[in-house]
Parts: sequence; structure tokens; C-alpha cells
Amino acid sequence: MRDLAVALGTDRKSRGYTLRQVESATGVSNAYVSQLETGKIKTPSPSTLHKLAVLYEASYERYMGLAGYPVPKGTDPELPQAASQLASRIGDVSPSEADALVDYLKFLRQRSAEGS
Amino acid sequence: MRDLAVALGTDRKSRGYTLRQVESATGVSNAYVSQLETGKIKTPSPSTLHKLAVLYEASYERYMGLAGYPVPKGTDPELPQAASQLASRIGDVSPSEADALVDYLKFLRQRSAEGS
DNA sequence: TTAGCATGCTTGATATAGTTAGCAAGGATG
DNA sequence: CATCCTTGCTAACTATATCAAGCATGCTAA
Repeated sequence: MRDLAVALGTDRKSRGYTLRQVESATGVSNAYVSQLETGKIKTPSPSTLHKLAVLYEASYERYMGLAGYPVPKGTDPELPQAASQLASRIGDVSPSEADALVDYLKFLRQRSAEGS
Repeated sequence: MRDLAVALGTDRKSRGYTLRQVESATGVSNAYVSQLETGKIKTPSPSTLHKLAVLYEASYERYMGLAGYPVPKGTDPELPQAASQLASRIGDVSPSEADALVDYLKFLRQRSAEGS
């Protein structure tokens, strides 16, 4: 429980931000960010979560899920954002193309593992 | 403005629901639904919007957008299904891997175009 | 030591989401 | 007519998100 608090705290610290830096960058008061991280606020507004997610370069959907909000289905919140960015670059693919890409990635990784 | 109010009102009526039917089906009080439709409540919680969207068989993301909330990215309806499925098969990738995959797909398609 | 400043946190106030109880208008039915 | 029920709506209240101000600790410098 209070997973959101933990995530917000570790994300901020790992980016090296202080509470007041977050305040001036996002407009969310340092007092409030503190309450979020100590679990005193259970369900901050999506707008607030979004501001923090942008600053931290973290997943907005993940924060939404941790806050207990229904997350629009379609994308698994576990899905790394690099993968979904890739998906939007790639666009539509046929099933055989998808298979080929998966195989090719496997090949790439195997080769780089041997090379090192 | 007050687009959300209009959307909620027309959606409910087009489904033939009364305020109290919505209340017993979703647990959201009829009084509150009324306030939503008359625009007295500007930003209902995502959970409330979700309940109504499910009952009305309407788009949760659309309601989120109309309420002025940032709409989760993964939900982009423009993104083809096949691409997001592929993303979940692929998982996390480094930027250089992403580039390689995009190039490889281009190569695949060019080759098949010449072959036919 | 003392002064100063940055850090995280608490307190008190305010705005507003959401509920429960109830009102006014309308339609049926006796 | 009167009675009952349904409809949408409002009023009053509670809960809580959010902010502004300030407190306590710790660190650095003079």
C-alpha cells in the first residue's frame, strides 16, 4: 500500500530534485509534494500526477494506476515507455513483419552479447 | 465550454437512463449526476467518469479529455493495435535497438515491394 | 559560537468533489 | 378532485485536495 508515495519519493530523489525545485518547476507546492511522498494524500488529481510525471520523465499511466485510478486499457502499465515509443514509430505491421522484428531483435542481442 | 456536461447529458438520455437508474447502476448519487450534467461540477474524479463511461458504453478517455485531464498517452486510438501488441512482445529496448528495428522494417518492406 | 540558508515537514485555511435529504413540477390512477 | 409515484434539481453537509506560512533540523562559513 501507499505505493504511489514510495514511487514519487524515489523518482524525485533519483532525479536529484529538491522539494522546492519541484515546486518552481511544476507549480505544485513543496508542502503538497511532501504530503504526497509521506502518503498523507491518497488521490492527487491527474493534472498533478501529470506534471510530476513530465518533470521526472516517468510514466503518467503508472502514477495513475498507483493512485488507484482506472487506467485506460490498451497499454499495459508495465510496458516500458521505450517500447510504446517504438510502437508509435513503427506504426502498423503485419503479423509476419512482427515476427520478423522479434526475431531480428533476438539476433541483435545475441550478437552483441558475443561481441563483448 | 462545459462540454463534459453536454456529453454526459446527451449520452445518458440517448441510452434512455434516468438519473436514479444511473445511481443504482453505478453508485454515483443522482444528485451528483445532475450537477455534472448542469455543469456545476467541473472536474469529477476519473473513477466517477469511468463508472459512467462503462454504463453508457462511452469512451473513458473522451470523458477524461473533456474534463480537462491529461489523457494517458498509451491510449492513443490512432496507434494501430498491431503496433502496441508488438510493443508488448518486444519489451524494453535501447535507443540504438529501436533505430535498428525501424531500419530493418524499412528494409523488409522495400525488399518485398521489389519482389512482387 | 552564531548567522545564514537549504532541506523536509506540519499546521491552518480554503476550495471543491461527493453525499443525504428533500423540494417542485408532471403524469397516472382512484 | 386527491393521492401516489417519478422526474430533475437544489440545499446543506462532510470529506479531502491543495496552498501559504512557518517550524525544526542540519550544514557551511565567518
